[in-house]
Amino acid sequence: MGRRKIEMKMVKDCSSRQVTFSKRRTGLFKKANELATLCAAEVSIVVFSPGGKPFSFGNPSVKAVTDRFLNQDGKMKVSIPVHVVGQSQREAEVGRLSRQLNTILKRLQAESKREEVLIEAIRVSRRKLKHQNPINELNPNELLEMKESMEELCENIRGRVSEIEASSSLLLLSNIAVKQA
Amino acid sequence: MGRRKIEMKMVKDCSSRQVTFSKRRTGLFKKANELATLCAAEVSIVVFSPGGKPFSFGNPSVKAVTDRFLNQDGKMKVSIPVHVVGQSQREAEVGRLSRQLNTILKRLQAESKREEVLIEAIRVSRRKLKHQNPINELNPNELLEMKESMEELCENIRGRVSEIEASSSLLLLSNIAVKQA
DNA sequence: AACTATTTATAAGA
DNA sequence: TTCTTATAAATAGTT
Repeated sequence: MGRRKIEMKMVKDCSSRQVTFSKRRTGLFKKANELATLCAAEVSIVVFSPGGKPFSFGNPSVKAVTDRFLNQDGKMKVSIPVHVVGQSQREAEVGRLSRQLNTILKRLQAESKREEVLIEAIRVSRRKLKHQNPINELNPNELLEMKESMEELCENIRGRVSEIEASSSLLLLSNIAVKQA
Repeated sequence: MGRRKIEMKMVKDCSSRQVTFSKRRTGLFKKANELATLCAAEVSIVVFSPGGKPFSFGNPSVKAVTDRFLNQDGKMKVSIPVHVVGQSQREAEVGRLSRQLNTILKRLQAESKREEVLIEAIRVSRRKLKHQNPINELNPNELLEMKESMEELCENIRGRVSEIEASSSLLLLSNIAVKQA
């Protein structure tokens, strides 16, 4: 778009690529904002530049979108009674897969609840950090509090790693099961 | 853009809004793809339609983006040049810690944004599962789709594990630094 | 950064 | 929905 049509390949010249990235990122975010404004849609974008720097866009905000999900998820019920649905072998197989998937869904539901608790804990920690005064003005006691906040955050995150690892293993296993079927 | 210039306000007519959303979402994703292709950038987008339906875009994939984070985090350096800010030894130390914590806070903020996007991605996948018909009524093709949804969810979760591991390591390091002070 | 010649996206209409 | 088309907007190359 512009003086010449360009090939849809990576721009080789590093400097040009940076310029293109900057221009197009601006354009992308503008489009995202228009989509959100015109359509009452919620949009969240994260981009990493070729140099690895992160950029993000959110409307109305990433948090608002997330809260919306939270409320919906709170009402979520995934318990589905399993009944055999057919006579043929194929139908039986579908029934077997259905049971597997129901089991996995239940695990997923359980995982979701734990995860939300952890997400909330992280938010709390994050808020504590956010509301601190500019750090350069902290006195030693405040630095100590800061350190404790970070330790708390750290523990929450580490706890989550374990949980997510466990549940992702479960999901992997179930995916393998479905593939085999 | 088109036959007429339009005001940047929410399109009132519900039907037109749906059409506009559909067209512009397509355009936004196309732009995102171009940005990724031309600039070797990594892009992740989540959009909710006015009706609340989730749409997402990722290039090269959410997992790939996350893996890249890991590598970057591996190169992350917490070494901060030390400048003396006061006369006493204690003031100098506080200054040093302040700079460390400022740096870490910036990283934490950046990480938070990324993390929220990933949380959203998980919610999107979760929602896909939620909106499926009762599982017992799925045919084999639908089961295949279901499996793919789960694989996607699995990737999101696994990607997040990596990211959280990296950031928690970083936080651990900084906590150690604070403790020593 | 700013400037345009072009290409691209898209609003309205079919 | 999908296509067409007139026009607005984005942007590649340039200064």
